[in-house]
Amino acid sequence: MAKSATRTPVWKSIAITLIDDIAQGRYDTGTKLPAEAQLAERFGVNRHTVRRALADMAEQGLVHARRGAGVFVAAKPTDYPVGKRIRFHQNIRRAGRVPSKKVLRLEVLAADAREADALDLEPGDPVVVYEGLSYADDHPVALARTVFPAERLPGILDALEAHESITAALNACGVEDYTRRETRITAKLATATQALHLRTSEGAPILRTTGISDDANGTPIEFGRTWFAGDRVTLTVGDD
Amino acid sequence: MAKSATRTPVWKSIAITLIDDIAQGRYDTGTKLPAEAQLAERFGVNRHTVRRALADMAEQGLVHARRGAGVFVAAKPTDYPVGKRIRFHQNIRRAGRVPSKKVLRLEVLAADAREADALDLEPGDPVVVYEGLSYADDHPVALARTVFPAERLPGILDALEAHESITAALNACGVEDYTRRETRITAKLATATQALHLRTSEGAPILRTTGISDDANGTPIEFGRTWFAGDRVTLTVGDD
DNA sequence: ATGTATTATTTGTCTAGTTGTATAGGACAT
DNA sequence: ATGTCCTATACAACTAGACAAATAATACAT
Repeated sequence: MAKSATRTPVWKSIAITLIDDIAQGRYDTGTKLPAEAQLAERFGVNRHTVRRALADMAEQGLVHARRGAGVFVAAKPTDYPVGKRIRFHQNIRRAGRVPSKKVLRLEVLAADAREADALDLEPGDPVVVYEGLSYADDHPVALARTVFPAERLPGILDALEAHESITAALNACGVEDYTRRETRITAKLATATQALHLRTSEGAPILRTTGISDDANGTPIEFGRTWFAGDRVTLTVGDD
Repeated sequence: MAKSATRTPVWKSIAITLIDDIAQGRYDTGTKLPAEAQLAERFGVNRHTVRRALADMAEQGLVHARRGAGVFVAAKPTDYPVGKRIRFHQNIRRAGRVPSKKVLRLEVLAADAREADALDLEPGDPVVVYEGLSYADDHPVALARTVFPAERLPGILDALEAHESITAALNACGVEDYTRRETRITAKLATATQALHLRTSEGAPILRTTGISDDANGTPIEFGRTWFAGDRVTLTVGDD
């Protein structure tokens, strides 16, 4: 019976309601919102109207949708220091969060030209490829692909399997210390799979760092690329 | 607003990545790929999405799944030498595969301007048009359209019908040897029918070669165009 | 040593639910 | 007339979980 003066569109009022629900803590970060169909029923509108509201919220970076899975409340931003000594667990803990990791891939493969060049190997030499996801408070922060020279670090495969931290694994292989020789930072757009891992959307801005680490003797022992969700992570350089 | 995902389906990009891994030699022929569950983790998708990618690769003949055992690399992209002496059966056999062919078309027609020019004929002169599919291990490798000068090669029609190999058919017509005068290579996108024959998808990259072969006297005896599935074949030029 | 259960792993198949996209149309304000 | 808002429907793409079937690895009895 409302006169429907069209002051504010229905979708906008739905978005405001949902944003308030999130602000009130009714939906915690990282949790799934009710399905679009359920929200449509709750507000008594068509599903597309709910989608319009969710699209607005997604544009603001408040939520993120995963096809087939649901719509999730986005995570809070994180500061990540980049310097000579990059230690993920330390970095996250310093920010008052709980770090964790997940191994996505751990294989011995043949080095390609770029990897061989960085690690001072011949193309085709065996390298251990490690791909993993880093979490802060169970929210994905970084996607990393790291390559180690297999012959220079005997036992590195087992060590990486056994230890949570890369630092610990390298220690077990006799590398007491290692430092970043150089780190390069560029901006990219998320590919489909990167977006899935980092819980952002394809085409979203991504910070990519490329780095080489040496052991105490200056021998390269690690070549890695890391992708950060650009709108959720701030890289900081300076105090270390 | 970032353009939404689904420009290319996720499963397709996964297939492309895995095909590239195989092409780069990171997964050798005959070896087992990581389990579907592991690949799903690595790419951050559901197992069914990986299965979709693997199904696509299996259709192309690149992998082969054995229930309970795993998914195995069936074939590496084929190296196909391009040079003075192009012999399909030899080329495939040299790669350790079993060659076979299928005739799609075999007719006597009047030469068009381009064919006449290439074969040093007059437009309208009779030519034998041969269109066929070439297989390696029962997987399509190349789609070819070859034109022969009918009057210069009496009996070529019957010979092509009788013999599997073009070389054998030409031998039967008194051509003991023939060499490529020139080969031109370009990249195209697969049309629907080409994709169907080569068991790839429409719009996939296609290598097209155009060539003229001469007999020992330097007389042109064959004008042909061949289409290769770009992601399954590597043309090599050089040692011959 | 050899054969045999047993267990774990892996692919195949099925059902159900969710988001993404495309199309079509009605109501309404400017 | 034109554009915005909303409804309605259908299908594609992806997730999620469960179970069956085939295989491989392991332990164990003989």
